[in-house]
Amino acid sequence: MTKDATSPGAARVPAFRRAEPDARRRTLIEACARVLAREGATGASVRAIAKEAGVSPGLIGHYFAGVEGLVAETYRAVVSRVNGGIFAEVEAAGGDARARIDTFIRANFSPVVADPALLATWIAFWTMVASRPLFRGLHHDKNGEFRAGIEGLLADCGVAEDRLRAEATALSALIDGLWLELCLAPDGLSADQAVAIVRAQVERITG
Amino acid sequence: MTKDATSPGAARVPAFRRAEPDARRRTLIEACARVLAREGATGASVRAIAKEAGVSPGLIGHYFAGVEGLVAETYRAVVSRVNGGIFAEVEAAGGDARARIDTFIRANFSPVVADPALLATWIAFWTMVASRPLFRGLHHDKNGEFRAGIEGLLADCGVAEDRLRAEATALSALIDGLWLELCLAPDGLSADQAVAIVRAQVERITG
DNA sequence: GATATTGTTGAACGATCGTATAACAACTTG
DNA sequence: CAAGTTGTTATACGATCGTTCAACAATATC
Repeated sequence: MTKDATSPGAARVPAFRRAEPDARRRTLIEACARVLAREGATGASVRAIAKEAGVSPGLIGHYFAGVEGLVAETYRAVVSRVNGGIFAEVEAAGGDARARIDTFIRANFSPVVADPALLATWIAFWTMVASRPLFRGLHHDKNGEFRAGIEGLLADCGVAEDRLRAEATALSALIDGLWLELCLAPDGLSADQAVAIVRAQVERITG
Repeated sequence: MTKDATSPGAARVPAFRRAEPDARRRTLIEACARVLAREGATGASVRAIAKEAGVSPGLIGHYFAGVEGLVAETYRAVVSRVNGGIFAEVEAAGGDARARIDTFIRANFSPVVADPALLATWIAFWTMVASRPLFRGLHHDKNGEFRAGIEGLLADCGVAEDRLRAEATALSALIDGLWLELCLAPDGLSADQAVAIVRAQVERITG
C-alpha cells in the first residue's frame, strides 16, 4: 500500500485551489461558453457549468448574479473576443481601405465566427433581451460598437457621411442575417457565397 | 341556495368538451403561440400551455410528440400565418411588379410582423435547430419558401435569372437581419428606417 | 337506454432546475 | 505556529420540468 493523503507524513493534496477573483470569473465564463457551445442554450445550467469548470455549483452564485448574470458576462466576453478578432484581422490587413473592408467581410464568415456552436450563446442571450433591461442595454452597446466599426470602414472607402449610418445599419443587418443562416443551415449556404454577397453589396455602396 | 350541478334534476354541466382532433390541435398550437409571445421561449412549459388552452397537461402528450413536437407545429403554423399574410398583401397590391415588391417590403416590417412577441417563437425554434434534425428540415423548408417568394417578386421586376438566387438570398438575409434588430431593439431602429433600407437595396438590384 | 369507444383528466413519478447556507479548508496575517 | 479570514464545497430545499397512466366521462353506436 502506497502512501496517500491520509497517511501521516504524506504530502498533502489540497482539495481545491483558491483563485484570484478575476481568474476565477474568467474560468467560469469560459466554462459557460463551452457548455453553451456544446449543449445549447437550454443546457447551460448551474450544475453543468460548474462541472465543466471543475468547481462546486455554489461558486457561480458567489461570483455572479445567478445564471443570468453569468450568461450576460459570457455574452459580453464572447462578443468581445469575436469582434475583437475580426477587427484585429482588419488591422493586420494594412492601410488600404478596400483591403481592410474585404478582410472584414471574410473574417465575419470565417469558420471560427460563423460557427453553429457560437449561435447558442447568442440565442441564450436573445432569450433574455425581451424581459431583462440589463440584456437590452448590453445588446444596444455591442450592436452599436459593431456598427461603428463598419461606419469607420465605409468612411475610409469614401462613403459620404450623411449616408454612413444607414449604409452601416444595412450592412450590419445583411451580415447578421447571413451569419444566422450560415449557423442554422451550414449545408444550405456556404461561407463563400455569403462573402460574395456582402462583397457585391459593398461594391455597390462604395461605387 | 340555487340549484347546482350536483342537485338532482339540475342541468348537467359537462366537465369538458370533446373536440375534433384538428380543432383541438389548432387550439393547442394557438395557446402555445400565445404563451411563447407572452412568457418567452423559456416559459413555454407543458403546464403553462395547457393552462392557457384550458385543458389538462396530459392532453399535449396525447396530440403531439411532447413539447418539442408542439413547438415545431407552432413554428410551422406561425410562419405560415405570417408569411401567408405578407404574400396575401402582395396579391392584394395588384399586378404592378414594383408595387408588389414595395408592398412586400412594407408588410415585412408592419407591426404584426416585426413584433418582439413573435421573436420568442423563432428563438424557441432556433434553440432546437442545432440538435434536432426535424427542426433543421423545417427551417430549410420554410426558408426556401420565403426565398422562392422573393425570387418571384424580383423576377417580375426583370432581374436576370442567373442573378435571382443570389439576390434573393441577400434580400432575405437583409430582411431577416433588420427584422431581428427591430424585434430586439424596437427603440433603436424604426420600421420606417428598415423599409427605407430595403427599398434602396431593391432599387439597386432592379436598376 | 345499454354498451362500447376514446378524448380527457388529474395525480404521481423521477429528474432537474436555481438558490441558500452551514461546514470546511486554503490562505493570510500577526 | 496560532488565529482569523474567506474562498469553496456539498448538501438540502422548494419549485418546476416532461412524461406516464389508471380512472373517468363525453360521445357514438346499436
